[in-house]
Amino acid sequence: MTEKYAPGEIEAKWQRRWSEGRVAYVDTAAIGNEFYMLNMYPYPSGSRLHVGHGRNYILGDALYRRERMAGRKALNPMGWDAFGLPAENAAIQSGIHPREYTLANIARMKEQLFALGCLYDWSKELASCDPAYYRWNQWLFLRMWERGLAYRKTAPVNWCPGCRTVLANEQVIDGRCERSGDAVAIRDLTQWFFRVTDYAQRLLAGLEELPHWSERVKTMQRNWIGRSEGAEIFFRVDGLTEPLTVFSTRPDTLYGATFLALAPEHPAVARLAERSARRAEIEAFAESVRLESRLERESEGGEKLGLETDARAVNPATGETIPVWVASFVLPEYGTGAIMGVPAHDQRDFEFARKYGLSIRPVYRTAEGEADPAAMTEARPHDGVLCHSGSWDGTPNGPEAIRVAVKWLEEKGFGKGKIGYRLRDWLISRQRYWGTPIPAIHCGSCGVVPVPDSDLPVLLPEDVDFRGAEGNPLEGSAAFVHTRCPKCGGDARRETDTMDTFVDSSWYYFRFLNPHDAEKMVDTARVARWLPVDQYIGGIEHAILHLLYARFICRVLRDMRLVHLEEPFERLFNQGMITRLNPSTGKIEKMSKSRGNTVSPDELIERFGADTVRLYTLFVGPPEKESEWSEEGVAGAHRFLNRVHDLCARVQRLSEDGGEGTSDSSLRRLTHRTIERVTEDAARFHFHTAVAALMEFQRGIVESLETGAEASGALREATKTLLQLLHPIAPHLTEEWWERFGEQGFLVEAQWPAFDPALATSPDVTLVVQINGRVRGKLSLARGASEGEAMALVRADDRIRPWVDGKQITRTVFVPDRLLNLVVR
RNA sequence: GCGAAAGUGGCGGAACUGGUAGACGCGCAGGUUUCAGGAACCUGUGGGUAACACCGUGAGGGUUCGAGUCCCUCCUUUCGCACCA
Repeated sequence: MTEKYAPGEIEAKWQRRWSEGRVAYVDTAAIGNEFYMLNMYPYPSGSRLHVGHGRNYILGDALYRRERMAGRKALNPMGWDAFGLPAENAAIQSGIHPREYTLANIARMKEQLFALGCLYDWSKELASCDPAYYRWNQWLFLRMWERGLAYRKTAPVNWCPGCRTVLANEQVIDGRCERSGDAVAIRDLTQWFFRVTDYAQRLLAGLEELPHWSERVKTMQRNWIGRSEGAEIFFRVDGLTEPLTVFSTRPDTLYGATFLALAPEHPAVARLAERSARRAEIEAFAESVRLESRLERESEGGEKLGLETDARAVNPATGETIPVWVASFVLPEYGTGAIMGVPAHDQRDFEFARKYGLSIRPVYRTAEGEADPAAMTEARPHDGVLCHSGSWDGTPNGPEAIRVAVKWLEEKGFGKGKIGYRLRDWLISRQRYWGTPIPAIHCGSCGVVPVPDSDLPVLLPEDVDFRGAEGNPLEGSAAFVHTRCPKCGGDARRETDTMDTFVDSSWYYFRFLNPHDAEKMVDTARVARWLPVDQYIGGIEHAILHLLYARFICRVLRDMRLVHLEEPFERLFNQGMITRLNPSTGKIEKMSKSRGNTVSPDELIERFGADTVRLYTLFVGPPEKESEWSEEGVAGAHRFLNRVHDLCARVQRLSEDGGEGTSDSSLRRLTHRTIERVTEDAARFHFHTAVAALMEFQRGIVESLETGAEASGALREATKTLLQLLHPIAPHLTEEWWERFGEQGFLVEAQWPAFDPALATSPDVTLVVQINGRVRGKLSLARGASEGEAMALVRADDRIRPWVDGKQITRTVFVPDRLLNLVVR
């Protein structure tokens, strides 16, 4: 029968004491502090934390506590990503003003994090909806505008009908809005952009400097940036004053280009249509493709539609006249929005050519000879040597062929080498209320004018009908919209677009060092000491959103000489989701509010205590993978904590003057083996195996206690080590017993126990005996015993001897202290 | 289609550079306690056998004294990319 403890009282007591003792407070102005750990900061749109999210914070807190015990002074701050659509949409539904709603949620989540025993330096707390924070978004925007990195243009952009706003490319997944799941439409709108494409190469190259990021995330970013080397080639088109530029990664196949194809959105399409007798037909075709949603246009098996214009282009290599088509499969945003069609060597071009009867000309010949265009059923790979390609003939496929082609193009003035990227500029304007106002003013005579620094912040007005069904709610605020032009003083209109919330979160990690600084955005000197962030913890869902934007803005600030670093996050850990059976679908799904399969930590804390919730959350599985939540498992975790409590109580009742125990005792060996295991497991965040080791340790101490084999002093030492090792996982119970054992000061500020390999090894080892590779017995013998000693024992062992007797040993494999394998015949 | 990761008891999952597969927990079975239910505690628990033998890490092959771990082929699942010129 174990003695049970009442977690509620103990936990409340220590939460209060840690808070009063400002255990997590760090003076960021002091010299010498340089460790900085960070959870990805949460959206307070949901009013409740559930254990699915909770894992993130519990893991972060366990790491923080371990670092503290290991003697590293760490800053563990918390900020609230308080602007944005989730908060605004929820506010619309509830009818409560977004500000009020968000602040209430922040307060509630703070309570929950506190109840879980999470230690944050609340003196560094920040919220993005606070003007003291978002004014620096505006300040940054103005600096970027000055540098040409923020600009306004009319472009085809993603429009989410559900969220009633435009979205960045990164927020469109498979043609659908990342948030609402609505099919995204393409609209031509005038919007604000950040010129992230200027940084494409640096963002790509920087990935090589991040050895502690997972290949998975880096691959996702590489794919997203999408670098491709090739050439721009200029085609003269009759009727156009400017030549038409296409981008190709295979300029070596230029002699095989038998047509040009333009995206329907390409500006030349309208000009070609104007000159054509079939103007209406061409315009109608282009329009119909444009109206199709991106989802339909890119869907698998989406048919390649095309229409021939009357225009003719000249292939600069062959001098031949080739047709110019408008084609649905040519995407406006990639390359130049125009391609040269090489049907012999490109599958898409091949399908298009076959469908519309365009000619096919192979320009690569293999050892088997060249393909007969009429007999081809698919595009040929680029292999063999170039043929039908004038002076390029005979060049083997490969980088050399491309070099030859680019050199020729550049010499003749027909083109130039070019590196293309898939990455588009970051569309940051949102036609929504709950965000940072973009600091720009529209003046009838001066154009678009920046708000002067002295007028910052441009405050987000509060008296706005945020439930307005149509358009941007800010447009309804006359006091906000009507203003004066800073240049000419005339009547002017304020910009009503607000910023994407990813602007807020792309620099907050700097702001934790000077959260209340009204003079400057970042504190360059402190950043130099504290950054990069040593350990970042966040979900994989931010792989190309937040983590790309943050890397971009960090570089922008570096170029402004405000920070010294190129990469903000040195180590990145992507934790997996918690899953749970969804009663309505019968499937195991990731835990989320919208699916209705959440578990509230509040109720669990009520029933079992925060330590149990923490322990089970860490024990449920490897943190980098998905883990399934189980109700029974929580009870098991609770039982373990009860056993620890019971053990502590029993050890405390022992007399205190029981002596030290001997250094070769098995308990001391177990202690040091456990220190080693837990230390290593914690270093790679594998708290689930650390817990397993601690469970074995607990049982081992109980066994020593019950057999009476150890002096009480040794039992106390072992038990205190258990408390130290368990503290990051179950801080309250361990802190309580640390005090009851008469220790001074907080356990979280005590040392992490030191591992002594000499004390972890036993004088005896178990040697496994194999016959022909199969385990036939075990021998107990002294560490370092020789093969001869082991053989002597084998011959004396009644259970092993029968396997050897009467057989010939043809070979022996001896691994000292581990294994003896006899090969017999 | 391309790329990556992963497949281990009834379940979640352990196993460092090849060296006792299944740690730890859940569940289950038996027991103690209890008026009973539950809870708690103790013991057992891969399959198989009276006990051995034997069979067991998705399937099939290979390397090795020895393979969950290394190599080849295939299957399945998850994730990412996908008309990117």
